[in-house]
Amino acid sequence: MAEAPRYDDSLTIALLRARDAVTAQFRDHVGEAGLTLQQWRVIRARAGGTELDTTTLASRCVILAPSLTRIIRHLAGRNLVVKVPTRDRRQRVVRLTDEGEALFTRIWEVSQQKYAAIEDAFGRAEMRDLVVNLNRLRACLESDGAPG
Amino acid sequence: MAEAPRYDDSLTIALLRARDAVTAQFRDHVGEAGLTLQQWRVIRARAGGTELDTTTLASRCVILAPSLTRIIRHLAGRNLVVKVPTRDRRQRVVRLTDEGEALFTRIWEVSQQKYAAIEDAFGRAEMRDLVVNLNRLRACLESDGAPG
DNA sequence: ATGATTTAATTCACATGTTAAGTAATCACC
DNA sequence: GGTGATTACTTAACATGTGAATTAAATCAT
Repeated sequence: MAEAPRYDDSLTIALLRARDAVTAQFRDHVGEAGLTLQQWRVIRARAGGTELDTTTLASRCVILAPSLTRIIRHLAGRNLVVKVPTRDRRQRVVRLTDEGEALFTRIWEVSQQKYAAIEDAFGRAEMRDLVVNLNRLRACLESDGAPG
Repeated sequence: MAEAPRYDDSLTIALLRARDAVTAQFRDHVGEAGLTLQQWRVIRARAGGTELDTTTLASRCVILAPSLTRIIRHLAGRNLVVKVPTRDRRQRVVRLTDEGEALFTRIWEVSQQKYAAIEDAFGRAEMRDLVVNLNRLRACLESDGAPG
């Protein structure tokens, strides 16, 4: 009965395109520093001495555990992070090296500017509303699981 | 000067999480039919006899050309699509087989219900606004390229 | 304390994302 | 009408996404 939503109106497609547009603003800069965007999210989450276990880190970075395992192995091989022992020996806790902190700082400054530029272009209040609505959407779907 | 946005407030993270939450609503159902979500987007875009060249198809599905090449090869191997010759022999035009159309119909019915369930949970008007805002964000970023 | 269960992380296998390079067909222009 | 630039798609190489199976360690029940 209800006609198929046109592709441009689809929420899924809109989310994919918006994500592409936003990440495109950062990819070149981060890439010039030798990192992928996912690697950058990990570096960023760990900056400032915070120690996080892999599960928490994966959740914050929106990266699945198997990907995170590979990313950490890669970053450790480049001496940007080190693995630290933990009481619970199942967990792996990772910390930035000095080299990692330095790389973070270098990328972070420009990254902030680019983020601010997006706010300027789209509107600061509008952007805050958008983030709120995105989080509300997520909350709706994760709570009751859309009984289709 | 401006403090680092907390991770939960970050537009990038909010987009990633929202996308995950939305696609999670469809993944199981599509997966039971033997398709990935990307393969489903291709099938869906081609349903109803429309013939699209690869570049247009990639744009509509938000899939990069190299991925689309592999996806089409995969779907053709399962006899869900066929490649059709074109005047411009650089282009590849693809069409659904009868089997592909049948699979589309089967998935599409439930998929519509799940989409409607999301609208019910989040609000129809709110969802339309969200899509509008996402597209506006994209338009902002793609036009002037955020001079960071 | 011993064994069943649960949890954290990893590994495996395959699909896709991403960039750069390659190939073939068309186009623009002379 | 042939040559160089452009276009459409593919291939290659590596990184990540994704689900299932695996391993090791902590927890729980008894």
